[in-house]
Amino acid sequence: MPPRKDKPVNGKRLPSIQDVAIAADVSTATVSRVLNNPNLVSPETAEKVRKAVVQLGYKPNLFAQGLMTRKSRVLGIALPDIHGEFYSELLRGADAEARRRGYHILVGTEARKAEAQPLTPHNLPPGALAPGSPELPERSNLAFGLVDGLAIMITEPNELLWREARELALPVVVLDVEIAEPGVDCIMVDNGPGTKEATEHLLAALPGDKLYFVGGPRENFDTQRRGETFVETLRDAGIRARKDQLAFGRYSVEWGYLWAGTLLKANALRGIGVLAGNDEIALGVLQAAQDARIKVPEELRIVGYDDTRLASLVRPSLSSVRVPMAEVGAAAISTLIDRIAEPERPATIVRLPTKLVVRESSDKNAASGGF
Amino acid sequence: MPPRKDKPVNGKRLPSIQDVAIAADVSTATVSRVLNNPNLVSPETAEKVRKAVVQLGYKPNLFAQGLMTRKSRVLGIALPDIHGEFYSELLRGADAEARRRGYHILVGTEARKAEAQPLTPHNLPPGALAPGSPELPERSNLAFGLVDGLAIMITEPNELLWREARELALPVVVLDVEIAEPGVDCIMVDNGPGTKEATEHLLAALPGDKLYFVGGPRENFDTQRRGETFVETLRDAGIRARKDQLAFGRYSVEWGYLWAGTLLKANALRGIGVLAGNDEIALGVLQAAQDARIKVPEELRIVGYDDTRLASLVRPSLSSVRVPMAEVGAAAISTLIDRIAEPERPATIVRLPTKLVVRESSDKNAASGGF
DNA sequence: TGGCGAGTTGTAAACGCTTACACTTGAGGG
DNA sequence: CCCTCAAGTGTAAGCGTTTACAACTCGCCA
Repeated sequence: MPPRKDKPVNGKRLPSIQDVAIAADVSTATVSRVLNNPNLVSPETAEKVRKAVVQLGYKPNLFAQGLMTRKSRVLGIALPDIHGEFYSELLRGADAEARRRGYHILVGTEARKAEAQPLTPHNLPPGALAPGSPELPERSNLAFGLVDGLAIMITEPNELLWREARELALPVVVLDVEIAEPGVDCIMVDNGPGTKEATEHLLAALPGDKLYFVGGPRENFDTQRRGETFVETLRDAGIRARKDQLAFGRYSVEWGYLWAGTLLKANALRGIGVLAGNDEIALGVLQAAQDARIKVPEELRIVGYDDTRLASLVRPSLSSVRVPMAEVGAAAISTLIDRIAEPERPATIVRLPTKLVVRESSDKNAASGGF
Repeated sequence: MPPRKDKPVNGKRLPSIQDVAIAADVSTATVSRVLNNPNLVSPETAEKVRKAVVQLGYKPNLFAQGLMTRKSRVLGIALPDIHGEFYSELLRGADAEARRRGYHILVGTEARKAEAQPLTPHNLPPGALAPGSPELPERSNLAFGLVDGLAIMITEPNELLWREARELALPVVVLDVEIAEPGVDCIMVDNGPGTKEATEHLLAALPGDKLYFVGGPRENFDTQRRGETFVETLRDAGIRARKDQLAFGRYSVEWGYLWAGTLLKANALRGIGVLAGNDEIALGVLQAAQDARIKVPEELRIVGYDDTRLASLVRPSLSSVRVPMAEVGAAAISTLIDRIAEPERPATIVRLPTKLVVRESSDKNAASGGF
């Protein structure tokens, strides 16, 4: 005999489906049907109900709805804890798509492994809780149980996250890494087209043996693919790339500068073309060239990668291969929603193409990039 | 007589509080108490229950919980539909703080007013629904009813969002704009300190009448404050700023370039100091100077604003006033959570200070900005 | 000895929805 | 004229929690 808790959110109670039913003089079932399955209801009744709904400003209680349907129309996104444009572009795309399809997005930057993150029974192996231990079930750090699906955008697979998601049989899509698991879709960036295009673009002005690929870390998957395609494209043009035409380092301005420095010492920075692993590396090369009074693009052609804002703002503006991060986000959400609707379908792999954007650093006649 | 829907999420039913109660041989009430209010339960019983919880891997159902408590520990963030670093930095800070306090973040980029966004009764004036109209209550675009509070990060106040939030008596904090409303907290960036510091920094090397402020749009609140502080600081140094020492335009590279061009024509770009309204403007000025072979910082000192990534990557690296976006996000969330806990407390206004970061564009001896 | 309060636990009523099933009509077919 | 069937509607049982109240056990004091 709990008291009727007229516990208004704040003064006044929100209208419930009951209120609508009374106002429209029908049963709650009918109201629900009008809202979820109108074709089960006669047009006149539906109209009556709709009027009541609007008049009362009724909005279904999402908790109650979720309790019944076990759906929230909320999707989780596990993001790496990094800064930068990628992060936000990706999210932009994801959110736009989610909105378009009537979903919402819950973000969860990945907790630093070592850091705080109090242990809860959810991330402890069963039985690991010390007797008398004070910590007890709170919500897991990604609000599992609230989300209908999860997009994992973390590069290094997070065991914890992963296991928990599988346990809950939560629909999952992963980004930027191929996982060979039955029900798991992957969204990938296809470095091929852009890299090929960029290489050919450079080939149009320079002989193949004068082209260099300056990548990020050798272990990096994207850098690998880009390097490979670079080599392939040269081969297709009849040039066998020398070993020194490929370099690996880090994704930083310094590395680009450093690399250019070594060529400079050998007096070999002039008359070549550089495809960088990302825009920062390209910028490093550009700065080295400027310091050495080497003219870009006349004496040195540079193409970056990722097409960050940087590329169009720097001067000379940087040609760059555009990576469609927003599209990646959108595709992730789209795929995730599709899987929710159809859990058993075979895993798909989406590959989004990259594309060269030509600017001044590789083509004197290119627009300044519209700074 | 609905059938017992053993509707497992996917094969097997998740353990409910019932299951735990049975396993621990207590009532569901006791289990609930152990989880939410342990000091109401004897230590032995609590221990028994905890063991069962861990063993079964029980996790409270968030929908049921929300239905009862009317709390979700989810906060909404309404973001402007823009790209860029601010967006992501802000979100980073917000998410970190939310996580720290056991909350989650639901993002909602603002829908473009004109665009799609199907009309639902929630954003229609009552009665506006045409008879027979097909659209009916879906969830509002920010999952009102699911979130415990809302941080509005949109610059131009969105009537709709606002009204809806007020109607629901949803705790709200707004960013970057002061709202004089009883229960509404504001988080602001205090442009004062950084601007003053930057101006004084320039004053240390140049006479006050050689300093210029090149702002963004005249209407922009931040630009206004920055301009004012610039003038004040000059006055404090005994200089009355001439009208032409302040300029307003847009937040773009072009505008900076343009502005510098006019001074260049008057042969007046040498020997001055420029405080720009943001980094892009500063970059425009810098590029103009470089085109004119004017040495920075020797002949022209430039300070940007916002301290974006750009500032440290460009060469010479750009001195800039750092705006603590992550902190803004964190403060917003923190304040919001505080208000949820204490809805009646008076509105607070948080002001986060800005700070000058000196680099090469204004000081030859500054570090390169650690590119 | 009776009564009272504190500490612990159980009982069961909501919370606001969805939906299986039962029921009522009226049309159409044999 | 009875039976069947479809369409439209209502009834009420949950969904998995929280929590007011009742109930019981002690220990303690008058």
